[in-house]
Amino acid sequence: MVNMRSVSVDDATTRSRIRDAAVALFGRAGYAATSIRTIADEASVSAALVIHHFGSKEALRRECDEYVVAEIMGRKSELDGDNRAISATMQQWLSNTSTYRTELDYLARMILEGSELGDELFDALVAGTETMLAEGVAAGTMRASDDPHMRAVIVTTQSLVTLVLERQLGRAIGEEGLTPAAIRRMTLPTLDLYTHGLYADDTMLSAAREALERTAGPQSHKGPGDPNQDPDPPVEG
Amino acid sequence: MVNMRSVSVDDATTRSRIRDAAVALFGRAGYAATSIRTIADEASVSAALVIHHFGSKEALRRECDEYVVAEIMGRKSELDGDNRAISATMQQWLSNTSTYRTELDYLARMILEGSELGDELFDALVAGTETMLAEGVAAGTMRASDDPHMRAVIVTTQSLVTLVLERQLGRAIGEEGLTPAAIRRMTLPTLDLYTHGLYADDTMLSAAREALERTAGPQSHKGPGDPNQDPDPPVEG
DNA sequence: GTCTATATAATGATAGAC
DNA sequence: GTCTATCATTATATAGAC
Repeated sequence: MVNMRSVSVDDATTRSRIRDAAVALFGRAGYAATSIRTIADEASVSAALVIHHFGSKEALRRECDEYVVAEIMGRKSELDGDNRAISATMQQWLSNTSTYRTELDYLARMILEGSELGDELFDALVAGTETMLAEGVAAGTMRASDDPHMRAVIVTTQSLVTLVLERQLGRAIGEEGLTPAAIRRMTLPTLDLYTHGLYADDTMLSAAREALERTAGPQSHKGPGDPNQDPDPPVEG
Repeated sequence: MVNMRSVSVDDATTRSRIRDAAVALFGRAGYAATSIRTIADEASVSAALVIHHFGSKEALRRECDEYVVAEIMGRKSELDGDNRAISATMQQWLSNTSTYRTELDYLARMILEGSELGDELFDALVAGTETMLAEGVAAGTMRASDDPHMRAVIVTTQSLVTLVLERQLGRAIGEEGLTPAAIRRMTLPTLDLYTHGLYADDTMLSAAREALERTAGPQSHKGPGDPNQDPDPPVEG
């Protein structure tokens, strides 16, 4: 299997060079902030050639989406089958940020900017996570949950935070983004959180459970004047 | 005190209407994807007037940044003093997403797009979180940590994920973004995670600790050919 | 303060030569 | 396939009337 990277032999056409440049630039600066001319320069071609090959900027973006998704799928099936494969590849990419930086940046943009494929990818990641959590519960290595789907969503998003907040995360610990050193520093505290939790006892959890049961019982009356105070979110921001 | 919202009486000038429109649009679509004309239309003025009042699009952005930050600070001090106040306001905003949707959207953009003030705000949130965690530990309601700062960074980013991945989070549970219902559904699983953790025992944590000690001992040799496999990140994506 | 009109630059996209 | 030249549109920003 070994490392199916972008630049394989028959993939070094001009067309793919343009696509690679687009992936890199869209990932770094976002779609709206990246112009076709910038992409053309990065690929050392004319702007007209970019259009000639892809038709439009939007079509180029779609093709970049498809390419990166195909890469994370290992070029196997569509975005549907075995979602554990996606989660596994994602895990591998996150363990090797220096190699997969471009792809990871692009994925973050895809999920943030809400392209169609980005949404599908996110759902696939949640599904893969949910499967892996269920297996962990079955194997006895993970705790059961009252709401397995929601827990999978939360775990997935909290994994993705390392991608989408990469810059802040790095800055906060004096690194430039998601460097190996930054990941190293994060590993133990994160695992500790996922192993022992944050709270010393069940006080907060029980209080929240009670509060929810109170408002869920009388079916939270939403009168006018916006009195709908949502339940407290856990911890603060 | 009560609800210091944007539209107080002496704040209903044309200038502030433009600023409010800019905050709303920048927050919804991002800076690059929002044009001055769109802002002008939203505020029912000419594009020239926007420039007349603010000088440039970039200056307008800065003023929006400052305005939203001032709002979350309760218009008190600069971004430095009591960081618990910021975290507390943030908590209140997150408990009332319908009221503070605009501000929350803008904050997410600020932190994501990495404006100068966005970075400062993020740091302040981390500091506020770190203080609150330390107090929790002192009070015995929270577990101690080997790396309090890193834990604060992680908890902060994981709180912010509800903001920056609001769309995906909502979609995944059949809501439109961060609705009260979505928050309600998230509350218990999140608190459960923060109370009991995810793993059934210390196996993963111990394994990671050992692995880190192994590579940290011989000082992870980074030879050529990119063999730098980072440590496994916790859980998957 | 607010507008219309306009300057100037950049954008996405096309035409046509080679 | 690839380029130069160019178009049409939109962008930010300015000038000047009211």
